[in-house]
Parts: sequence; C-alpha cells; structure tokens
Amino acid sequence: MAKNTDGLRQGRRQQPVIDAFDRRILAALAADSSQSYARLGEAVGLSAPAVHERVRRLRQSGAIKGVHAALDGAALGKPLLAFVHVEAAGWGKSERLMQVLQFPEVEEMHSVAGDASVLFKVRTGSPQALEAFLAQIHAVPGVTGTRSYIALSTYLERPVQAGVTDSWPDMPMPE
Amino acid sequence: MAKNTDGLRQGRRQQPVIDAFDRRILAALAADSSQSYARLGEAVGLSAPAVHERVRRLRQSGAIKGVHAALDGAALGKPLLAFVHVEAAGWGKSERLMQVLQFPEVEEMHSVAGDASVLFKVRTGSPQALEAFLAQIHAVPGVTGTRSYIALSTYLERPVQAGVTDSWPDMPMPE
DNA sequence: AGTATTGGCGATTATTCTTCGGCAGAAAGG
DNA sequence: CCTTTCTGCCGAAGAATAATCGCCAATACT
Repeated sequence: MAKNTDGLRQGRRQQPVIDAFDRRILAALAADSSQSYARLGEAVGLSAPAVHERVRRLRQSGAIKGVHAALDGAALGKPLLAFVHVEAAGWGKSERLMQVLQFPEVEEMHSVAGDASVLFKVRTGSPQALEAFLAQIHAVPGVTGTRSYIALSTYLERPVQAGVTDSWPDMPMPE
Repeated sequence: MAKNTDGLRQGRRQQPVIDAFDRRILAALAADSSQSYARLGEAVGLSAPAVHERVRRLRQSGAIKGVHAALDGAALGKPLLAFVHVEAAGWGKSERLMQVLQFPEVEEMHSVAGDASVLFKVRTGSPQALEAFLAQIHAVPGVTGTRSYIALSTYLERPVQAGVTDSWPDMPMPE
C-alpha cells in the first residue's frame, strides 16, 4: 500500500475545524481557566483526556493564545481608564509611536477606520499620569491631536467570548 | 489581656498592602497564568508555598479577579473588531441598553466623559453582524446616534498590567 | 525584655496533569 | 460490500503539581 511519502498530513484537517465541543470548552475556559480537565469534561460531555487533547490542539492552532490572570486596575493603583484617539498627519503607525507600547499603562493599540488614526486603551494611576502619556503621544512626529474618553463606569469588561450570535433579534424599529 | 472582643481584625492590614513580591507575582500571572507555583517562586524569589499563600490572598482581596483563556477572535469566526460610541439624549445608562451585554460579541461597555455617552467594544463575525448590533443600539430609546471605529490592525491587546510607570520620561517637546 | 502575630520554608499528602494502550466509528480503497 | 486506515474517545497508570501542616525567624506592640 502507498505510504504517505510526500510529507503532507494524511490529507485531512488542513484547517482545524472547531466543533460544538470545542466551542463549549473555549467558552468555559474564557469564563474560568482554572478549572480542572475533569470538571471541564463533565461540563461539556467528554472525558478528561479528551478535553486535554482538544485543548492542546486549540492551543497549538492558535485559537487559545494564552491564559492570563485578570487583575483589578483600581486595586493595583490604576483607577483611571481612558480611550485615547490619535489623529496623525500621514500614516499613523510609526516606529516612534510603537515605543509607547512599553508602558504598562497601555493595554491596547489599534489602527482604526474612522475620524482617527490610532486608538489606545490606557489605564493610569492619576490624571497626571494620563497627561504624561498624552505628552508622549504628542511628542510623536506627525501627531496632530488627540481626543480622550475617560471611563466613568465600567459595566462590562471581559475577554474574547467563544460564542457567536447567529440570529440577531428583529429590533422594533421605532418608526 | 484584653481579647479582641469587638469583632474587628487585630488592627492591622485593614486594606491589604501590595508589596514588591506581590507586584512581581501579579505581573507574571498576567503574562502567563499557567505556570507552576514553583516556577513563579523561582522567578520572584520565594518558595512555592509562599507564592501560593500570596496568590490566595490576592485572589481573596480582589486584586486577582479571575483567570481566563485568551481566545483568538479571528480563529473563532469573529474577525471584525469595532469600538462603538453611543450618543444618547438624557442619561445613557438605561435598563434597555444593558440588554445588549448578553450578546457574546460585546466585550466591553463603559460610560465615558467626552463627546459620547457610552462606549462599546464589539467583536463580530461580519459587517452584517455589526450592523445588527448597531440596529440593537439604535432601537434603544434615547439613543440619538452612534459613531463606529473599525479596527484595521491590532498592535497590542493585553490584560491589565501590574506595573505602574512612576517616572515618565521627559518628552522632547518639539519647539 | 516579653509577647503575640505574621509570613516564609521544608516536608507531606491530595489532586491534577499527562501519557499510554485499546477500542469503536467514520472515511478511503478494492 | 467488505477491508483497510485513520481519527478520536475512554480507562488506567505514572509524573508533576497543588494544597496543607508544623516549625521557625522577623516584626510590632505592651
């Protein structure tokens, strides 16, 4: 019989499929990643080794990027959360702008489509620290301005969820 | 001797202090929460049981809110990340608006100071799904408009960091 | 000084992770 | 249609880790 001589995988599962079991495992891990495989298996209807194998695969495929502790910003002395929109002349992403990613106050940076070039999520200990961050931004060549949104209350803040809404409710369009 | 009869703690550590050891532990756990206590202890300079005890305390005090798996949005079929600003007449936080938190696409919701009332972070599978979400928002009474920022590239996205910058570099203020 | 309390360490036990062999079900191939 | 091949799950065993305990040093309070 012809053995697999061309080095390719046995012709299956090129792009790993995420099935219903995987979805449930991912949802459970996103909610709480500190539970045992036995408990996970019980929750999704599989044995512990089966869950272990699936998690290993999900991890390798990149669906699970890591597992992190969720810290409380206020408890750590960083009670001030802000979203900073940066307007830049020319193209926003500069080497110089990437420097600010080294500050632990910066949690997110995206380039966006809209009336801003780059968007930062920043958590600082004080308005002064936010001001210092903004000074850093304004010191970047090409930056023409910033617009900041200070979070007053956070009603939800959670990691990427595994679920997908496939049937959005028909909203009652108010005339 | 007078025994503690008034039900209060022995007059110490009312508000738990986070020392340098805790900081390092938290930083390590925020980066990767799947490492063993032995490794953590080695990294921060403590024994495994000491780290275990500190983590237990940090967890109880609320500094550690939980541990979650970081999932890849694109791998899960949600490649579209958007920040949605909502403008509302009157006060933004309504019971009706809280309903949308049930959608797994919604990852964050804050009320903010700035030229918007509420800010959402939403991750959807398609522009259509984002449109459906916006329709939900617009269906909320009092909402006068939304402004959406579509993420083109994400350069950084990480959980709350333990570190705090205490000496911001003096920026070269360009003339 | 004396006393009480806290927090760290080493050692032990309990739990969990991880791997292994075997088996059943589903695709390819004759 | 039957065989072959492969995948994925399970139960069980071994390895690693988590969790607990008693003891000791350092600190704070009387």
